[in-house]
Amino acid sequence: MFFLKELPTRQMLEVYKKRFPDMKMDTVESALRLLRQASLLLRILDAYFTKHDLSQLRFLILVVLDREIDRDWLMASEVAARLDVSRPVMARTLKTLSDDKLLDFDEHDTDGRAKLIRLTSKGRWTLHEVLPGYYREIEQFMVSSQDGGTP
Amino acid sequence: MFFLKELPTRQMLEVYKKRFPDMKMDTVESALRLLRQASLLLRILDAYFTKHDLSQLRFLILVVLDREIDRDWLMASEVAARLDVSRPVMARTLKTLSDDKLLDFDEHDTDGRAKLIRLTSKGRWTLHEVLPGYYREIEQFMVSSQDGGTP
DNA sequence: GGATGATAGTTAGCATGATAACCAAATAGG
DNA sequence: CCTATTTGGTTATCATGCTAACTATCATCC
Repeated sequence: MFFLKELPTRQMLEVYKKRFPDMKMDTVESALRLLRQASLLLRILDAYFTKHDLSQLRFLILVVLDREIDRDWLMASEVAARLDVSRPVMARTLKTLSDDKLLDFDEHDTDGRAKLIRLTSKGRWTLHEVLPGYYREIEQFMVSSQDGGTP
Repeated sequence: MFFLKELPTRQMLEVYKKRFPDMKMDTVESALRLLRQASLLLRILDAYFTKHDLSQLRFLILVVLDREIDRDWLMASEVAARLDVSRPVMARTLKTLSDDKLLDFDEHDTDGRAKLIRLTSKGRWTLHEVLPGYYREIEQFMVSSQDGGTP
């Protein structure tokens, strides 16, 4: 997350520009705007997920499992490969999702190490219940920040 | 942070579009691109900060203290007000920064509750040492992701 | 001037991210 | 075949975010 409430803005960047003349003000400014925008949206989405007993990662795991077209399962390592998260975090989160009955573990036929992950019907149902509101939050945010947000 | 490595993309969004016709595909797609971009940049910056024994928040606290023009101190609550972070996290982080001698606490003359926060010279030095590389990382990222990143 | 409420900061406990180090199973190469 | 490496997953430990609930001080206002 990124936290600066009032972006550094011209004035401050000018000061640093004097000290570090190489800095490209416009580029830096738009990068900071990008980070600020994203962190605002992330807060909104996190709040939305929390209401539904989910989190970014929990939600994305469901999405990744649901969007698989040719199979109804993935190996844990495949889930991890599709999401940019460390393996221990993945393991822990899969465990809590399984505790909550949103997904099931199964054994691999031929690979004794692997675990197959499958959405339960509760998992699929939860995802489909959450998705419309997710899109709505995103759209509202994008509209409301059309002009830059703060007047 | 946002983690989807391969963005959902048209194909997947189309599927959801069928199920949730209200969804505005272009808006959602650009929001997801925003989140993805920001999380990539955040990773880069976090890695950079870690190298210098800093973090997003530790860095931003230094920035906020340094950019104050008319004073060389802020109350802890003022620092918190400029950064979008909860007070307990602020307190803890200020403590570790003080342990690392990057800033000092002082008492307020008239308000017995308040703490004055001041950059030490080590703090100011650290910040100025880190800033050029910080801008460089940002600029490199912005250039390299000009076209969307993945080929 | 004493109750009442607001503000500054801390403590306790939880969630969720990371690394390092580990075990067990599979694979590769001689 | 048998060692050596890679791969799948877990455990332990830490960092850093949060909320709820607390203390202490200040401000208000009757």
